[in-house]
Amino acid sequence: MKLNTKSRYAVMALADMAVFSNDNAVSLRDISLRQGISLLYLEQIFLRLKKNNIVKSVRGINGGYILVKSPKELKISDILIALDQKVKTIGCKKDSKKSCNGKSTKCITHNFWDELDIHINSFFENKKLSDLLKNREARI
Amino acid sequence: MKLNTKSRYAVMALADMAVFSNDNAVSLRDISLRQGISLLYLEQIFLRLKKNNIVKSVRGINGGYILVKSPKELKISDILIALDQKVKTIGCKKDSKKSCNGKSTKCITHNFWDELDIHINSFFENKKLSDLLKNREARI
DNA sequence: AAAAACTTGACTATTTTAGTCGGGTATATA
DNA sequence: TATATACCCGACTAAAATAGTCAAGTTTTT
Repeated sequence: MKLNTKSRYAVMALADMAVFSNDNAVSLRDISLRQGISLLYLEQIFLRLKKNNIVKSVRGINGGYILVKSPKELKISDILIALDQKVKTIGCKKDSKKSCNGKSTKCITHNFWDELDIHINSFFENKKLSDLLKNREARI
Repeated sequence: MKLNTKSRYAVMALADMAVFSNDNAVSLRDISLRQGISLLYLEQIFLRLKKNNIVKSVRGINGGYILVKSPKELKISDILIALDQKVKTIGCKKDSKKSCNGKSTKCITHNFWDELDIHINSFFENKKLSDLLKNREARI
């Protein structure tokens, strides 16, 4: 049970932006160098972040990306949704007819997975990007 | 971000046992039929559950498996650990020298993933198998 | 003896992941 | 206005993980 690297790198890259942008656009090249993430991979990630309105881009020399919301307002769940489609952890298929493991009725563990889902999602809902920056031992 | 089917089926199968064993061994064949899980796959799953002392087996006719602990005492985390090695969600590699994404220092998001890990694990730690059975709309 | 049920390791098709590649387009600045 | 920098974007791919199956047992009850 783990998050994929796209989501992980996205959070890392946006945290980097929050720290290093001084109201300037931050280039992927700089993020790549600081965080040790492939530039080509970052491009793919930021494409989706842009489409989902998490960042906006500035083209040309001295271009880069800018956070649309302030770190205080940007929920981690927004980031994950942008990359992952959804944060849904598991749970039974929502087919038209069959719901759980091919049965027409809810399976024995159905409610449990729903609870898990809520538990995890509320964590991401309640965390803001700015929360990641607090109390960090300054480095990078 | 999702749980694998082995873990999911394990929880489902053990919940089934908790419901249907009346102090008797429950055969994988019966679980397979009731829960719609492949018998061959269940065998593989129960092998691990047995090795990890979650269930014990009774051979021969009318044989099957028996829960080692009562559902009230069996933590969901025990089940997941038996199948998954660990419930660790993400987090940075714990190499000897490099810790986070190839850097020698903790990465900017390191503490966040640790928190997430604790959040999720505490959910599984605090849930018992018996909790899944409460309030369920009786069916299966 | 025979049937039910557990035991175990090996194997495999499919899907997902974690990227790379190639060929763009826009824009600031020298 | 040339050019370097940086975003844009779809297509591709190697490797790993997943979700199983298969074969060939052994044990125990009736």
